[in-house]
Parts: sequence; C-alpha cells; structure tokens
Amino acid sequence: MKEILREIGMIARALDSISNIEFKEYDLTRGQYLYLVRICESPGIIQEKVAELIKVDRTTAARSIKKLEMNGFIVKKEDEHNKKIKKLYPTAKGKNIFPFIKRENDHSNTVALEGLSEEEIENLIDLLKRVRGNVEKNWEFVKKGNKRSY
Amino acid sequence: MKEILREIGMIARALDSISNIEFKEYDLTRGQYLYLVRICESPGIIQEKVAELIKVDRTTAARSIKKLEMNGFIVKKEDEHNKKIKKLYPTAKGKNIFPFIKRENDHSNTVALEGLSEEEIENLIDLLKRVRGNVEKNWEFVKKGNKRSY
DNA sequence: TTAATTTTGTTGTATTTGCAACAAAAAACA
DNA sequence: TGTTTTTTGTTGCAAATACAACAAAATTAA
Repeated sequence: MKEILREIGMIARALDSISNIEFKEYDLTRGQYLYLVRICESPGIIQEKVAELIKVDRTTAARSIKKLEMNGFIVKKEDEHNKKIKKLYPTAKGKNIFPFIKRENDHSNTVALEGLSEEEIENLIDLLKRVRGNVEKNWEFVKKGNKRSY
Repeated sequence: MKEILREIGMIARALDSISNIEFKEYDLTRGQYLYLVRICESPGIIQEKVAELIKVDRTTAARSIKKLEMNGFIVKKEDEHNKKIKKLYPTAKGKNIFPFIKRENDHSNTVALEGLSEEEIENLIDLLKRVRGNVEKNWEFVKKGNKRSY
C-alpha cells in the first residue's frame, strides 16, 4: 500500500507550521491566514462556506473569523434578504496584508516544487485535485455523523 | 501559480479529521494514531525522532506520547548507554490496535486514490516524496529559528 | 398554510497545540 | 582536560480546535 496520506500529512504540517511562524510578523495567529485568504478571494462569502473550503470544523472557523474581525482584518455584514447569514469582507487592513500572504505561499509552493519539471507540476496538481475531490466527499459524509464501512 | 499547498492542506485536514473521528472508537484521542503508528513501526524510537517524522512541535509530541503512555498504549524505556534518551515501545494493547489503524488508513488511501490508474498512483507517490523532501528541509530550517528570505 | 428539516451561527467545555524557558546529559571543540 | 554547543526531555502558559448543545432563520415537505 502506497502511503499517500502519510506524505501529504507531513507536507501539510510542515508548510502550515512554516506559515504560522512567518505570519506572526503580521499579527496573524495560528491558522488565521487560511481564512483571510479565502475571504479576500471571495468577498461576501459566509463562514459556513469558508469552513467547507478549508475543511475545518464549523465552530473552529467561527472562532477564527470572529478573531479576524476583532483584530480588524475583516468585517461581517448583514444580508438584505437573508437575516441568518453574515457576509464576510476584508477591511483595508486585511487587503493590505493579503499580498504578503500570497508572496509567502508562492514561495512555499516554489520551494516545494523544486526539481520538478513543468510537466510534472501540471501532473501533480491534476492528481491532487482528483484526490481532493475523492476525499472531500468522504469528509462531508463522516462530518455529518455517517459511518464509513470498510 | 499552481496552488499545490492549498490542495495538500485540504486533503490533509479532511483525512486527519476523518481518522480522528473514527479512532475515538479505540479510545485514541486527536492525533494519537500518528504517534502510535510510528512507534509500532520503529520500536525503540525516541520522541524527538517521532516529532521530526511527523513534522510536529517537539513539545506537542512529548505530550501526546506521554498520554499514550498513561493510557497504556506504549511504554518508555531507559537506554543502557545513554541516560538522556527514552526509547518508546508499543505495549500489547498498542500492538493490538495497530492493525485497525492500518486498516483505516488503507481505506482512506484507497478512497483517496479512486479513479487513478496504477501508473498515476506510482507517479503521485513519487512526486509527493520529492515535494516532501524539499519541504522538510525548509521546515527544519525555520523551526530552528532561521529566517527564509524571499 | 403549517409542520418538519436543513442551514447558519453561537457558546460551554475539554483537549490539543506550540512557544518560551528551563534542565541535564551527550557530543563537539579547543 | 575543561569548556561550549547540541540534543533530548520537561513544564507553564496562552491560544486553537472540535464536539455537544442550543437558537433562529430559511427551506422543503405534507
């Protein structure tokens, strides 16, 4: 059995750890960059959706986003037609650090892909997207309380 | 810029989340399966090494492993020639659940790789190993307090 | 339309995580 | 040899994470 998930876990933890250390400089605490990036990319998104994208528990996302708001990186806005949801938008402060986050992420990407040809990179991203598609279905299934049988 | 690390982060969090939910059945709390697997695979390994393999903070590993010990999954043994290190070994209880962890991980692997050909799987694991090699150098560098320049 | 279900958001609580700081043994150095 | 540096392990503390449980709005079903 090829240990795909082990490799992926190692890579993910290492990169996340590096990012968290590097973003302290911008007063972003652990994990916050993930949320801010998504909100900058999709202004008006709601937190439930952010949690789904990142694959993190709803309540974790709620608290991280609350903190981003308290620290002035984003704002929550009521919706005209839907009293339940709160749309999320980056503030000027949030928008300002977005490029720094991108730059860091791009650097990590570049380092990670060192020694791979263009073709191999294309290939890798394609394979990973397919794997992610497979995995996210299972995640939603299990998160909703269903039991996988195997 | 191809967002490799984003895909990897999503996959890793989703799979880890699934595993944590599924292993509660065996009285393993969050993250513990990672450590137990490594100790079962390399009896006599020290916790510093385990942290390095998993790519997790030393102190986090220390506490997870302490808990594994308290709950009777592993034991720490003194070394003959080196008073500083403590070698880690699975107990009978630890060895007993190891196959269940393997089975779950194998299932997640299988699900993750659904729709990929044998060749694509070979290719993916090869690419991931190279990426992991790149990333782990950076991780150790940053973890030691060094600053990446970019 | 009313009733049942799903979606979205929140808070209480327990646990995990990781940084900082410390200590002691071992290894490297001079 | 003695001194410095590295390795390994620990604890205090602050923060993140996630499960459970709840509430209210929106959607679906009857």
